[in-house]
Amino acid sequence: MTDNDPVPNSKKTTVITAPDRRRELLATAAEVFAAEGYNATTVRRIADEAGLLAGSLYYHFDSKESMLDEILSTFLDELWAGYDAVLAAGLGPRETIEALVTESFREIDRHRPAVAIYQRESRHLTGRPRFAYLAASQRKFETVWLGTLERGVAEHVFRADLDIRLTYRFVRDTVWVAASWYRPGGAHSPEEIARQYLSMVLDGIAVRA
Amino acid sequence: MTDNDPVPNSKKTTVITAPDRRRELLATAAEVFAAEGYNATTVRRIADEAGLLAGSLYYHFDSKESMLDEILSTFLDELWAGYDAVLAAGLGPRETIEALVTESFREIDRHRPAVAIYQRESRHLTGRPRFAYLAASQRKFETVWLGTLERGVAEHVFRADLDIRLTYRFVRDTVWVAASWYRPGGAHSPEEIARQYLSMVLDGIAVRA
Amino acid sequence: MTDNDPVPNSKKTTVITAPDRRRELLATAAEVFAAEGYNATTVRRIADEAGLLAGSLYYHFDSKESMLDEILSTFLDELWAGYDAVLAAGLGPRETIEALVTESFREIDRHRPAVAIYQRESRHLTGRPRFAYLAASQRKFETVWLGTLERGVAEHVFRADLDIRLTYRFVRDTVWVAASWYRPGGAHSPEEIARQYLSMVLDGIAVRA
Amino acid sequence: MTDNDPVPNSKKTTVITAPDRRRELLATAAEVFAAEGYNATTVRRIADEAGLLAGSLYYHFDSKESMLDEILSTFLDELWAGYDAVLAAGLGPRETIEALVTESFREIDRHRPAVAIYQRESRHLTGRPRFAYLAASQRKFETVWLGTLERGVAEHVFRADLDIRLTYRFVRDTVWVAASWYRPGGAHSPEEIARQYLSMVLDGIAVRA
DNA sequence: AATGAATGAGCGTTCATTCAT
DNA sequence: CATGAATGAACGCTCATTCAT
Repeated sequence: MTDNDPVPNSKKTTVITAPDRRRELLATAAEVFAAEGYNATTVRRIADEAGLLAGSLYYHFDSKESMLDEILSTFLDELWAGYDAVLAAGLGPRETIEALVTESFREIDRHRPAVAIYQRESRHLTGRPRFAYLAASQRKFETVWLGTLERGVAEHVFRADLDIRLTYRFVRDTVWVAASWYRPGGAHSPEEIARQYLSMVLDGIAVRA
Repeated sequence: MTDNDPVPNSKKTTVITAPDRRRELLATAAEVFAAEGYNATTVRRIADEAGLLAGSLYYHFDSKESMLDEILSTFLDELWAGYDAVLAAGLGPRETIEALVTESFREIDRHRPAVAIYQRESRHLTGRPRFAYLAASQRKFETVWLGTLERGVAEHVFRADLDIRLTYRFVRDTVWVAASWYRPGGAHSPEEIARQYLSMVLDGIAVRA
Repeated sequence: MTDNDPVPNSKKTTVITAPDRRRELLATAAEVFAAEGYNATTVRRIADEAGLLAGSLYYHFDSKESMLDEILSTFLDELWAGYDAVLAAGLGPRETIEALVTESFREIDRHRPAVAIYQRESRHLTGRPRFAYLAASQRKFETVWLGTLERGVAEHVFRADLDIRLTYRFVRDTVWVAASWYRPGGAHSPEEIARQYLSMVLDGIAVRA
Repeated sequence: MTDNDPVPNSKKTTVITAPDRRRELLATAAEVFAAEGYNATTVRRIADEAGLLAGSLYYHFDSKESMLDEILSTFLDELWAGYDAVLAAGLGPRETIEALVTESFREIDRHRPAVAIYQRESRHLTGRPRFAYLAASQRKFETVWLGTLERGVAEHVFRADLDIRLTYRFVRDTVWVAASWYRPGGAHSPEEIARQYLSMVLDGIAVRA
């Protein structure tokens, strides 16, 4: 969960606004942020893409930053809903990793722009108070994944001869960086990509001797 | 690709000579570009960090973009020098992959900011004529890595049951994304990180049945 | 040549409408360009004079250069409309020269700043593609005036003992350089100035023997 | 005379400097000022043209403005030396005008860049105290030319039916604007241009009835 | 005399944001 | 809800000028 993010309908002036329009505008903004980068994206560009004037966006949103905020927190909310469901199932370490990876590729499929933005911008955003939930999410993420890996090593299903933090970074990075090349509706479904990915990570690409 | 001359310190005193000053400023710029992103970095920020005024940078460089250009092309020149040496050795597919990965981590060690910048900016830079070499490098990169993987599959040293392009992306990302967390002088040497990564990628993290 | 639309004041109130605002700003810019020179004029100076901030000019115009472009092309469009009407009348050489000179002084009356800018800047502008129409106008101008003078010599209404190109330059400069001192609403109307100039140029200032 | 201009060798630091180098640099500067305009000319451009670095010009001159000053005042000094010689000859009005015009074209021949600069820049320079001599020269110029024309009208050698101030501006402008197209070593000598010019101005271009 | 490197003010321009209509 | 016009801060960059060497 994103810890401190405002519930979507907490904005007082826009509560009456059709939430569909809002979602629509955010989707447009996310697409542009992902394609061009947050800083390089002008509010005018988003407005152009959405078919209104730059100033008009401010009827719907407080600021460019609040759009980014809403995009990222919405994504993280969903991500953690999925992760939490996996964790609640009480699976073994290997099965947990498999389920988390599959869930992650499903999130990339559903929120590709948000994931791409997260990858690109989260590092220099975590400092700002408004985005404190990014750091919180990152910490929880590490706890979950690293914990599962450690449990796997303890239960002898994962190798003990590897630096566990290195392994964690390895898995974390390779999963999420897929958002940079993944295109929904491509050759492979998220589940198929997860299957192949897990096969590589768990068993390696070398032919067994 | 670049024409900064590498004439060594020819003055007898410890006075900072011209090419050194250039390198020094580029190192500062690269550090800031990597930390903040190219677009978000102001030329004043680079100047502050380097201890001079913004306008003074233009005595040494034509533009902010030309600094980026020089950083990236210098890095790629060195990277390809290393890769070409590996390829010239005529190793088998597995040994070639091992040598390329090791060389890559060495480049990350030497050019961490440049690698981080490359990761973050190359996508939207490849369009511009000035950065055409980025696309060329990317193509050559794919040829080399994908070719080696295919050779490995043909020679039965790499698994044949995986989507080879997916494997390529996986390996490629695995290596370069490490630049986002790697810090020179940390717990592991580049060679040690390469060894662990190769062990994961080649043999998997799961305990063998 | 330009696409500023000349829709008249369509609002019922005295509120300044958009095309008027544009014209107003261009008039201000032209006045300052004429007084200080294009290069020496800062966009802030124009904005000050017009009562807004420098950046706000960019809501109305793409660039400082596009203001210059619009000023010059608007002027030349009108000038050629006038000239073409004269030429279509099929007058004799002397009457054509008289009508062209009179028309020219009327243009100076209506577009004094534009004429002054044209005089001062056209030479180093003609190189740029955007201002190619300046060179085209200049060529057409020479064709018309030189042709009329030559016709006059052929028809024995102008002297044959003078270098015709020298005469052309002399007459051309005579007319346009007046923009540097002419002030609308001064002692003489454009038509009166044209009459006196024509008297001088055609008959000379010396008392006839 | 330029009233208040400093005698060339009054600069304390440069009195020992070879005056040839100084003249050479000023000639280069004048050429560039004339071609590009004073404001549009960078000190670096002058230095490039002269084969040294921008900063080195400051060994020879106090400032860019002082180069302009020296160029203009040198030109005006020579111009007035010539004019004063003409005036001292005590000729009749027509012969005085003829001699002044001839002298003017000779000055254009010798000081074309300076004349062109004068034409283009003097208007917005006359305000500054340093260039007060420009206004003084202009006043003296008007006194001499307008006076001679008036004397000619009084003595019935020039027409009385023309506005005398208009005539003055007419002659003044058409003479000096020649600097904008005159090229030394061209088809006509200054004296030949003066002869043709005088023939036009005095007798007109129309064939006498 | 000239260089190399810097200063500091200012330039044209961009852009997130505001607000009366 | 949206527009049109503006604000104001900041940006990349230029350039006359300075000065130790």
